[in-house]
Parts: sequence; structure tokens; C-alpha cells
Amino acid sequence: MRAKPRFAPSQILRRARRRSTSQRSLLLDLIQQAGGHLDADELYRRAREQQPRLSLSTVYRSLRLFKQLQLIDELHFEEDHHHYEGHSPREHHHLVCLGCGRVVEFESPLIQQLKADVGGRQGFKVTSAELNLAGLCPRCRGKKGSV
Amino acid sequence: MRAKPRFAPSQILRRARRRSTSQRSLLLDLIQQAGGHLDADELYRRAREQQPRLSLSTVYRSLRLFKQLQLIDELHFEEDHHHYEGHSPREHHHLVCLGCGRVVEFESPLIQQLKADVGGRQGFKVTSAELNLAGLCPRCRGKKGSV
DNA sequence: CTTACTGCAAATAGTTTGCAAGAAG
DNA sequence: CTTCTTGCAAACTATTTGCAGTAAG
Repeated sequence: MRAKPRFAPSQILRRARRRSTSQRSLLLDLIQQAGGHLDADELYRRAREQQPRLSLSTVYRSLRLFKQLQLIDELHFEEDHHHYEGHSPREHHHLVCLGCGRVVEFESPLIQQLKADVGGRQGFKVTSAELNLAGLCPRCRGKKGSV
Repeated sequence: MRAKPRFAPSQILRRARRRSTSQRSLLLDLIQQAGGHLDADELYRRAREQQPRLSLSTVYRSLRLFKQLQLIDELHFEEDHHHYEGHSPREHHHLVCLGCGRVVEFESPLIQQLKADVGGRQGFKVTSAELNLAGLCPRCRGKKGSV
């Protein structure tokens, strides 16, 4: 393990004139520890294990705040709700297994190229890119016949 | 305009043992004509202009069916609901303007490369890729200051 | 005729909001 | 103390479902 690469969330909250509460710290910790891809409900369930009175509203309000402050990123997989992960300094994308739901992160320099390329051609200033690949992971490729 | 490149939807429905109804034809036509990116509600509103008794349930049921039959694709922009477009044989992706909401489609050979690349590295069989870029279109780049 | 499809109303999932009580600074 | 935040319940948006009537094949 290396030294913490990020500013302490409490400092970021402070700078944004937002209060650092036990709920917010807990939620942020859980998101960070989970290594990403949590949805609101899962986060809520995990948070309640440690603070049973924490409400779902607080989860949603916190997620919105964290997103505004760029502490987390919102992911849009093929579902009716969003997923979240701690904002990482390295841009990366996601590969989701349609068999078991496993999510793998990956980086690729091609994306930068693509952003510049397309942005230039269309005259857009591209500020963000979300790429989601879907397929079958090594394990699930075998069981294909049963589906 | 060229000759229709697709099978008639009615044939596809037939083959899948589904009935070809006036509602389904209308909805499919509207999606095709819109050139893509409609959401359920917008589709519902347009459909009612021609068939006032058509219900929202039918819209949702039809969308689900069309998606299953690969007649349409579902898009996951940064919103709480999905968007749909007629399935096109050429894989393409989307560039959304954060200023005015305009959606531009683009193709890029880099995506194929990326799919092969990442799939290979992770041992996945990649079956689909959704890439959404966001940014400011030429027109909206100017007004930036006012935001 | 038979079975799939539709419209309607009610149900459900995900998310937001009003408000009074509670905590941070 | 003052203002921001929380918990709770109620509201809201997007989508799904049960069921009886309607229409496609």
C-alpha cells in the first residue's frame, strides 16, 4: 500500500462549505473500499450495518453531492439505476460480463486518441467519455450452451 | 434515398411468432423516422398524435419486444431513463452536447481495435460496446461564460 | 376460433422533496 | 447560536403487471 494519493474528503467538503458528517464519511469510505460499481441500494445496505438509522435519502443526497464535488463517478450500465465508484485520477472504462455480472476495469490509450479524433472532426470540445463493453468472461464462456 | 436495406419488421415479427399490429408498426415507424435517440415518453407523445388510444404500457411492451428482436438499440446517456434508436447495421457511437443536448453519431475503427484488444487481454468474448462522449458542440462552446 | 395483444388501473422500483428535529462549526 | 444536514413520510418519475376485452392469424 502506498501513501494516500487523494486529498482528504473532509478537506474537500470544507472547501466547498459543506459539513463533514459521520454519514458522509461512512458512505465515502464504503465507496472507496468497495473498489467501485456500487449502486445506491447496495451502499445503503452496507452503510446500515454500521449506522442503522442512516436513511436512504441521505444516501441519495450524499451521492449527488459527491458527484458534484467530483469525489465519485456515476456509471451507466445496462440497468435502470446507476452505479458509483470513487473518482480515480486515471481514466478507465468497464467491461461487464453478461453471464455473471462481474465488472473488469481497463485503460486504453486508444480512448484519448478517439476523443481527440472525434472531437476535432465534429468541432466539439470533448470533456468526458464513458465506454462500456459487454461480453462473456473466461469462466462464463464455457457455460454458454446452458443459456 | 436507397433501397431499404432491412427486412420488413412485419417479417421479423412473423418469424418470431409475434403479431404485427397497428401499434407496433406505428411505433417502429416513428423510431425509424426520428433518426434515433427517442425516449419512451417522447415516442408515446408522437404515437398518440396518430393513435390517441395507444397506451404507454404498449409503448414499453413494444420497446422491450423490439429490443429483444434486435430491431432497436437502447442507449444509456446520463439520464434516469433510456433512449432508443432503430438498430443500424453499422456500429456507431454517440457524442452528446452538454449545452443543448444535441446528439451526434460517429463511427470509428478504433473501437473494433479496442474491443479485440481488451477482450483478448482479459479473456472476454466481447459482444457489444457502448461509447458515449460528452462535451460542448461548436455553437455551445461560445456561450460557455454564461454557464 | 384460439391465443396474442392492448388499454386501463394499480403496483413497483428508483429517486426526490418538505419539514421538523438534530448536529456541525 | 446559526445554518446545514438528517430522518421520516409523502411525492414523484420511470416502468411493469393483472386482467378483461379486442383483434390477428
